[in-house]
Amino acid sequence: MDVTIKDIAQRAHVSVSTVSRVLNNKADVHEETKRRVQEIIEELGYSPNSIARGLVLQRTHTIGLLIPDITNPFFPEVARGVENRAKELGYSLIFCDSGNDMQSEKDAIALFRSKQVDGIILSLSLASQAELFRLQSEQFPVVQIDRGIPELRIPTVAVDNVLSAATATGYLIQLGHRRIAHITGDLGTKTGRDRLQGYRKALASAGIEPEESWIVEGAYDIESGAAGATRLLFGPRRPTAIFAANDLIAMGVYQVALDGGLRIPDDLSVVGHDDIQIAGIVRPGLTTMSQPKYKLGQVGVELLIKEIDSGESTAEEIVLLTELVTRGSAAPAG
Amino acid sequence: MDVTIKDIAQRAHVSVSTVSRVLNNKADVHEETKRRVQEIIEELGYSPNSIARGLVLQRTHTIGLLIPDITNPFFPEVARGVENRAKELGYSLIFCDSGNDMQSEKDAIALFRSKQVDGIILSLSLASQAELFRLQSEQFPVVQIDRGIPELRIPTVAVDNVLSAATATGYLIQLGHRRIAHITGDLGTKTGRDRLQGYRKALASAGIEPEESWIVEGAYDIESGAAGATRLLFGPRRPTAIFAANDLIAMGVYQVALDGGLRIPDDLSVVGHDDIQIAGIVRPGLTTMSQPKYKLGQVGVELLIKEIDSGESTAEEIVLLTELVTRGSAAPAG
DNA sequence: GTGAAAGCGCTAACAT
DNA sequence: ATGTTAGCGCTTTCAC
Repeated sequence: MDVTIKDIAQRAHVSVSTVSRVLNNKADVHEETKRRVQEIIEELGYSPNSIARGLVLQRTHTIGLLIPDITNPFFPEVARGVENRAKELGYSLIFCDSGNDMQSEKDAIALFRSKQVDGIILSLSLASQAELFRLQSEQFPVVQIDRGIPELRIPTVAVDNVLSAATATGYLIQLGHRRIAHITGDLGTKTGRDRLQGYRKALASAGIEPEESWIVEGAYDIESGAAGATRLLFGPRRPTAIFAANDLIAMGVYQVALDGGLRIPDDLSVVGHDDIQIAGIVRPGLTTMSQPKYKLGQVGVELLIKEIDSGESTAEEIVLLTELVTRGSAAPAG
Repeated sequence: MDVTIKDIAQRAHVSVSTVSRVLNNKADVHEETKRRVQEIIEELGYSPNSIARGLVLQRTHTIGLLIPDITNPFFPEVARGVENRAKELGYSLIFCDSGNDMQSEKDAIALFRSKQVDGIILSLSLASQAELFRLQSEQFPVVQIDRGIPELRIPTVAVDNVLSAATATGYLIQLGHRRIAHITGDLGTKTGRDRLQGYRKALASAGIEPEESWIVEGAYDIESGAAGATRLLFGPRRPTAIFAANDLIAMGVYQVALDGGLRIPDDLSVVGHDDIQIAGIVRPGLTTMSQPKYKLGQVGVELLIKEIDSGESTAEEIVLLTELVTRGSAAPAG
């Protein structure tokens, strides 16, 4: 077995409490004793059992992180923000990827509960509202990140997706486009709905009546972007511009458009959302709304730990800003 | 506080041991009692405290996952393979991203130790050999993934990077290229060194003597790819082809080459490694060596859990295959 | 078929 | 300044 605090105590001819005091830097322990204990700790390569500590302290210094899809390049950056800041603040992470599956979301929360995490950072589909409600009524520290469920007043860190989508769409309008399509994200998420709403809003305030065929439901991935583009681009009266709910969808549009012999931006303008790494690599560069991904994670952790430490939910909602990054994928309407 | 096994016992008028039996589906508990206990568990929304369970069982059903850089799209896919398979087998994950930093690698291992994980899956730089050695001598279940440190005989799941790089380079040779450069990965990693070796090997067996200026040290990211390309492409007698140690580096090459007015593949052939999502999106599509990323993670978990269950290190080394995926970025030498 | 009690490794009163 | 002890929530002998 591992070496325990007891072994250290024996070898150092002191009691376990003294060892514990040394371990936790408590006052009132003789310098000489302290030195001796530390030596033995070093010598035996002792590592405190945080499971045992967690049991007595009722505090594990672990937080649960639940993310919808780690293979969407948006999330690794968020995750990194979470991980780095958490580490700085003395917390570690139990990680779950729900794969956008509702049952997995439920399972993950159950897991976090059983693992006695001190708090949870999550990004849920709207369908999991009940789970969130339960956590709230238990006063379980939770922070929503990126995707909020607004019905409950639970601390949330996200951008204003309505505004952001309206800005993106407005940019296309400003370029003179009238026939602007939208491939949505997963409409089972708040972000998906908000971006759709922002799109509609921008059109409305420009006096443009969107044809229903311009709106195609997608799912935040390349495949759905390609499928959407296929429907949009090869019918009669095709749109001159597409606002894609995220950059992955925009990449699907690129594939289909370019393979179909359409030139971007000459024949088709495209604007995405998120500003993932690929956006700057493809040609033409993708014009998109940049999200502060790393910061989203960072701030999420800070908010959560504040909540954990204070023992009360702040119901704070932190709104970060997006920014239009213009590259080459959108041009004035011909 | 949370509801405990004791609360259940009281309400059900049985002892805690009976509740424990029900919880763990042990035999010898009356059907009627079992039903009653389960009802109360349901009613009170009881969730077993796996911290406490872990303490007595000396088994946490948690594994530590240490990854070098989650923002490199290669790793999220691996991580997903790990996560999914682990979940299937009843394990959860403590996640750390070392950011390729040696101190972080060390810290992460210390964390895993303290959190009493049942085993560790990791991808280390060669410099952390000592840490790995210590784990080995403690008989701590460990599996290396992607990047092995070969000196110790520790179970490893990875591709044959020498062979893979030789195949990539050989493909360029076969296309008639002679002046083939290589932008390496981080040479502090086994994969980086192996791919360099494979590159050299392929050249050697074709009787090509590489000029030292053809080999530029990079670091698995876009920036180093761009920096490498800048050095390679604008001197005299520039290479006609570049083998990039991974796709991110290749993307850096794309940027610099295209911005510099070079056409791919007409003026410059490029081959990458890993086959991340971007490879199929950029134009021209990137020809690259495809790695079984998801499977790498999956198999890694299986190997680890086998080790945990059997209590002995198999020193097994599992070699998965890569595959050349030809897209449009490499063409016959002019 | 069920209960009492010990103990996993640790911290925190409470003594001394 | 240091030791003794109870107890965190659970599993598991060992009795009955």
